[in-house]
Amino acid sequence: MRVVIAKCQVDYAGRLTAHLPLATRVLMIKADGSVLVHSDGGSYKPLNWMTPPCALRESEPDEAQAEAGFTRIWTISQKKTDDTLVISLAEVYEDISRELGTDPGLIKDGVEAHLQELLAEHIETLGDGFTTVRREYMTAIGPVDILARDAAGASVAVEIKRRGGIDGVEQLTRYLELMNRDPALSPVTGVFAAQEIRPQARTLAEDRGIRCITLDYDALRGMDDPDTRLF
Amino acid sequence: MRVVIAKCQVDYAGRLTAHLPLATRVLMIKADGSVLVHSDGGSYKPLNWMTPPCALRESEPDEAQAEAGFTRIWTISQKKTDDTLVISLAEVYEDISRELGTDPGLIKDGVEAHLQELLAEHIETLGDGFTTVRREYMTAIGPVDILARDAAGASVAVEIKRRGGIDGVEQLTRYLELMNRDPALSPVTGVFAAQEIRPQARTLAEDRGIRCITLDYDALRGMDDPDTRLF
DNA sequence: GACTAAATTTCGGTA
DNA sequence: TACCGAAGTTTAGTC
Repeated sequence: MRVVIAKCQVDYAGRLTAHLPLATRVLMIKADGSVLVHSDGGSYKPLNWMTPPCALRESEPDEAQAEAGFTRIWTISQKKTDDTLVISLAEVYEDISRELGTDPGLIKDGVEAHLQELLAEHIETLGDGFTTVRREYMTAIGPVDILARDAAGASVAVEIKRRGGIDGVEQLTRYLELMNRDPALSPVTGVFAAQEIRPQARTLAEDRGIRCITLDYDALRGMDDPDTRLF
Repeated sequence: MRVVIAKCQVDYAGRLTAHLPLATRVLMIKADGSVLVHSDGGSYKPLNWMTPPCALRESEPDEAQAEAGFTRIWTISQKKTDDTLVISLAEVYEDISRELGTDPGLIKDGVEAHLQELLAEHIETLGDGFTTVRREYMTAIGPVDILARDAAGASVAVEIKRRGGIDGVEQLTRYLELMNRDPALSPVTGVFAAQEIRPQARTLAEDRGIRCITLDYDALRGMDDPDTRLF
């Protein structure tokens, strides 16, 4: 890992063309040769970058570049595509290097998979008498998040999202269409469950006879033993 | 901007729960208080982070933390949500700070908007006698990329994507369904245009009577004046 | 390897 | 400001 703070200009040519005028920025060069150009704002996304596998070549500026005040030129080339990132350095304020070693990696808990698990356990949230048949019920076009039955024994397909958008409704619609062709399951009704459902998605869903449920993650989790899920 | 290289442990609690075991990493603290935790691999996405607006509080370790070998504790809190990121520092190898100033920002060229512009200008690519009616033709459920007419004067809705997947076909299908209810436009046929169309998306589109066109960005650009689009 | 769906997505535009 | 869709999306999982 090498971190450089420098006044620089950046030019990218590849899937698109992009240009960054001369300014002071942070340049991060990772062990695999990938490069990140960060400014002092925005969120985690760099202003510009090069994804591995790639190679960095450091060279002297040509006459015109030296004239323009550049002291070093970095050319980063992608090995598979022919994307290139050219960083023209005018002034280097910091330049530090350190061996970091491989990272043990991130441990996550609480994403969609967990939400699905919780709802499957507490499917009565959808209504009295509801029972879970299977999570990740496989169909020809992909897995339905939860297949349940209502109090009357009719099939219910549940699609779970953290944020419910139109695409999620489309996804559930495709499943319902297919499952309703299966005499063993038909009639199948749909439930669109999400922590947050966007208005247009709700409108589309209800227009198609799909019920919308807003999930309260903390409430669902609260039904669990409180001493689980600690590191 | 402050950059720290340190052996640390990271814990995040907020929209999800995440944990990073003790290892050497790069910590970037931006002027707005946001924090990025990077390892020496992966691509541009940090292992963990906190988005602005947020505040960093540096404190002494308590007895148990000191026992575990931690020398400093950073607590970063989101100001709107109650997300928190706790970085426990065991050993600090580098700690540099520098004023960067506001960045002039990125100049882009060559994304979907440009592809749309080029195709609208050279709509005859779709067939002899085609004419462009409007770009971003507004419907009740959103804008259609290009509304055109074929040689016979019939309406054609064009959806443009860089990479054509199933969701793009669904999007165009929704527009077609709606537009075909309008007597002033009906019948409307669909064209799915992309630089790359995935086989399953092509199958779905053609099954629905939507024509698929693969766009050649360079060829379309070549029809333009060659001396445009330079910085 | 190809493809689908999720993401602590982020980012930009528009109503 | 909320919402919707694109992104050099990236990433993870499945077929």
